[in-house]
Amino acid sequence: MTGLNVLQERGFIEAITNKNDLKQYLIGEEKAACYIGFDPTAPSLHVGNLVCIMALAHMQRSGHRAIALLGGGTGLIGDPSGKTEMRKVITQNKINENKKGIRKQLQRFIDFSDDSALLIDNADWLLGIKYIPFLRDIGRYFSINKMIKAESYKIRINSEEGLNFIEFNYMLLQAYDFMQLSNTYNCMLQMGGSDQWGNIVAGIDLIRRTQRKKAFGVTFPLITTSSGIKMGKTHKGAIWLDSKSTSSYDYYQFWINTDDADVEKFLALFTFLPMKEINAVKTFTGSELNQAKVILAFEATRIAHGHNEAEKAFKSSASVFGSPVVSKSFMPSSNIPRNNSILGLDESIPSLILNKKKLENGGINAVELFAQTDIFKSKSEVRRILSQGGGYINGKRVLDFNQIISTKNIRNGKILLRVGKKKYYKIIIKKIDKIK
RNA sequence: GGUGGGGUUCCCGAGUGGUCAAAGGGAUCAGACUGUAAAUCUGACGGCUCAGCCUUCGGAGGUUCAAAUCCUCCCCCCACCA
Repeated sequence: MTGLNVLQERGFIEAITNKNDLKQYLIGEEKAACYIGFDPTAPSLHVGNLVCIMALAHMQRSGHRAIALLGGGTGLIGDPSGKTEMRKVITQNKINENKKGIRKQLQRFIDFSDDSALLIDNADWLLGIKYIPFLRDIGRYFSINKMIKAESYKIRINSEEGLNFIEFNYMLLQAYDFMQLSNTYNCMLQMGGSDQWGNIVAGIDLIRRTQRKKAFGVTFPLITTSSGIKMGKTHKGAIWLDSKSTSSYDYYQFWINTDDADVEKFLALFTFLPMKEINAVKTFTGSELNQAKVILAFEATRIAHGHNEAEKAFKSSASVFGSPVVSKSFMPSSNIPRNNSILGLDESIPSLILNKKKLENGGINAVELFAQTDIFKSKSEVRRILSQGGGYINGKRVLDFNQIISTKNIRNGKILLRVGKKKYYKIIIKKIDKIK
């Protein structure tokens, strides 16, 4: 079974350039390779990148060589494909920093320890390019007429903002990358999100013209939630893979809040569980789906943050929302904790340490206490939430935001705050004598 | 380079001297209902020492009792022409 079949079965594939020949390539070549590019535009990848990452991981697991291409060069330009606005130019320093973070994250999903997977940076060949030779050798193969018709540029060409020349070049650079990889590693398959179609095809054309070789492209659908929102983007911005930006607990929570209609699809895309088991979800309805969500959340967290973190998040969630019942026969491949009698403490709930002294001598009012956490941007926000009945201390709704919180409210050395239905925050009370 | 049109609170977008912390929509947040789901309904949505005060409408000045609204200069964007 080629990686292509796996991807197909799991719902990764939106379009393939030339299915039959691609299959031949994947079966026939000893070291058939595929690549996906990641531009280091942020210090961390996010859930929106996950389809690509998982696809690459599946390819490696299926015995193909998986190449993750870091866009140390292209990141300096900015891909306009499918974007409504021009991206801000990022400094070289920032790019270098971002690369470090992304490299670390990719290692969690893909095993780069032997050469079954490679992590390459296109800065290696792009930064040193000479303009005139590039125009003569590469630019000659690109037709402006064709480019301006490309779907990926269309939004911008028709928009008021227009398309800037630097961005217009992005396609050439990505095509050049593909050509490089096809030459150096015999990598003839590029994959990417559906917005990458134009860039991928440009690369295929370039390879055909310069090398007279056949290259292939596969695109993935843009994953939206059933409610039509782009996957992984929330109000607070993206759900990041870096636990510093999105804690493993929040990450777990993100997945457990998956829409009913998406659970099966997401299990296929974002876990490695066998499809046979995932298909069992079809028989579930209503609240039964919740146990599938628990597995999804656990597995997704495990892949991104490791088993320990996943278990912590699982237990923390169980301690505040009640422990889920996951039957032994359901998705046996998942090593989620199934004996729900032992519940851990709320270890991975966000917390802060507060000096006990603050609660002595009359205590502080509820607004002050809630404002200590980083859930809120301002005290006005705290007031607003509390006056709407959205704040809880140790499970009890705060009715008056001037309510005094003192040492009496400490339970087991801490105070548990809750905002709305789902956000928990732990205040650990310690006695600290020295205050600066 | 010329001419014309623009830059408003997270986003879109109304507002052309006081009644504007600024319509409307979206997003978001809280509440009700629920299954930590969706849909729906209700409310909130600049900040603070919160029935009061302070800071916002590209930037800097100015006119005025009073400016997002008028004037001057500057920056940026767009369209058409060259």
